[in-house]
Amino acid sequence: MKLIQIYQCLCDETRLRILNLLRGGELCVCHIQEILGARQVRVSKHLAYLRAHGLVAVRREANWMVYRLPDRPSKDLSANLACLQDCLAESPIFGRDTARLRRLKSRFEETSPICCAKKARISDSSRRGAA
Amino acid sequence: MKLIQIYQCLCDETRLRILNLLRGGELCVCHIQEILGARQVRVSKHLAYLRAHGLVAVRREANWMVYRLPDRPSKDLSANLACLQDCLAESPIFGRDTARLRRLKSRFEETSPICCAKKARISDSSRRGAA
DNA sequence: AAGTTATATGCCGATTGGGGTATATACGTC
DNA sequence: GACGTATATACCCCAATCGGCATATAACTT
Repeated sequence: MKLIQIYQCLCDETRLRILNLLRGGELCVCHIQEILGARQVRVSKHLAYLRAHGLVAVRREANWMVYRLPDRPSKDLSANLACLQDCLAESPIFGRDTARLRRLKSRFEETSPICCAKKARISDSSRRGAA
Repeated sequence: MKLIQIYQCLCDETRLRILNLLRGGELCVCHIQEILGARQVRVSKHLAYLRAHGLVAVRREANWMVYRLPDRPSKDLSANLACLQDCLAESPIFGRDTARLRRLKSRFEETSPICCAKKARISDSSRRGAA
């Protein structure tokens, strides 16, 4: 029952916040970390959990692991993410996260979704391996 | 975060099956038990869990506890139950449960939602206490 | 009151979840 | 190769979950 795996992922606030952030596009771990204000281990573990349950996908970009929602989410997942988005619409915590995300994105908008613009440019030239 | 409580309830198959059944109207414990083919303790405990998290409501009818979905579900709950129904639409397990429910209901259709029609009539006359 | 039926609860054992610290791994730089 | 940075993993502790057995509770029956 894949559906249950989805619900298992959704019953933790940190994971909900991560999924909420990823709706805005892919993000590296340290950005998630920064926005959530959580320690690295915690974020990393929750991402591992989400990954193991098929709720997120990853690619490596130089030193960074860049997480995103699955490219072809199942019907169940799409439905539940949509439902989640709906439920979160008025939540202050999630609104704050989204606002922080926007501000953070404006810092590296034209470069890459990963941390530091300078390093991002370097990895741009080594990106041939990326999907 | 009420939403998380909802997801906590949804991440167990037995509970999903129970909620699926209750969409068809209120049911007493032993009917749920019969349809799921699960032991009494297990059903009772999951119902207690659902009750503690506000996903179901109960009333007593004579000897029986009759469970139902909340009368005024929150926006989040409604949304998720709708989403759940959608996701479950083609699931064989849940379809089988629903079929069993229909057959079982035809056995006491004009009487009461509780177990035995004969006893149901008796408790009908003592129903003044019910909400 | 004693017996029966329907349901809930206490306790146990096994498993999972979540947070933390410390450490490993992977990659890039020098 | 030595070092730094980003991320993952191993291990520990504690709390929650799930299933089962045994028992309690509540209502009805006689």
